[in-house]
Amino acid sequence: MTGFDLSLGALSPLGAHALAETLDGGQCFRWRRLDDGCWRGVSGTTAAEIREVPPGFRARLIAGDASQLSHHLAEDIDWHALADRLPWRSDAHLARCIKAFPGLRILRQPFMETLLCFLCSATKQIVQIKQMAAALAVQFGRELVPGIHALPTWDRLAEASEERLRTCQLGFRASYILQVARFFESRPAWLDETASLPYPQARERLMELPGVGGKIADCALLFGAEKLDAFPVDVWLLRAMARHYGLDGWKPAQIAHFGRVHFGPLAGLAQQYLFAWERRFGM
DNA sequence: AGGCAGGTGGCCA
DNA sequence: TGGCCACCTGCC
Repeated sequence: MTGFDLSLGALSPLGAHALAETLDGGQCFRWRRLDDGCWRGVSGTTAAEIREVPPGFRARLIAGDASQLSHHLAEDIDWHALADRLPWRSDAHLARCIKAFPGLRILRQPFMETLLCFLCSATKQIVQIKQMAAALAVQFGRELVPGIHALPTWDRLAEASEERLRTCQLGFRASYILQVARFFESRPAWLDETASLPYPQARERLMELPGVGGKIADCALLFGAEKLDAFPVDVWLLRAMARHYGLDGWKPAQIAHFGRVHFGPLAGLAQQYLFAWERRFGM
């Protein structure tokens, strides 16, 4: 075991709120806070812990290598500069969200994992989605070090029975996951091809999969394929847009369109800020 | 204790 | 197209 020898936030300093929202705000489901206040997480075959060491944060590897961890945490991107490109100068609410979560970022996650987790997400709360992901990892994923498992590959899931999948508390989502896994068996390059398309085409294509509608497609693309122009709209965003933008009664598809137009090519980052605000202060 | 949750698909007019 | 409803299950 190494010590906490990796310094985080060199390029883009993180606030504690922003880190918590990034790791536990619903863009990923594989980080959790330990009793001692550290964060522990897994992405792909990399596992690590993050600890606050004022004035910043430090990480230690549990499995995998430092460059993978740094890639996952998107340490190479200047998130303050990206946030500065959002239209906050003419949008007082957005300005206040950015101020509240300095350094908030979009993690880079393996596309296949993002899709799997968001297939689990339909009408579930974050806690429960995390439980499903953890169960899938323990039952079907590779053990990286004792007690810490990666999420399973789609190949592995394709061999599973629906009955066994349902033991991961998936409910009706199990059959979607199995159908998708079996589809990927016959089309191994399909997911990579999809990730390489521009956002609008990638979205259309993802929505061909059973269990994937506009919201899940947008989440998978924003969080798993670096499509920062994707603008996922869930109940939190509906609430945020009704409350702060006067868009009461608008339907999700209309809000999504408004968001992409109003916030522009980094709409997904704006969405993350609005989401974080709504969760923290919106009740 | 039971309603409800970060949706989607299928069925109706 | 647009509106409803079933689908599983466990958390608040």
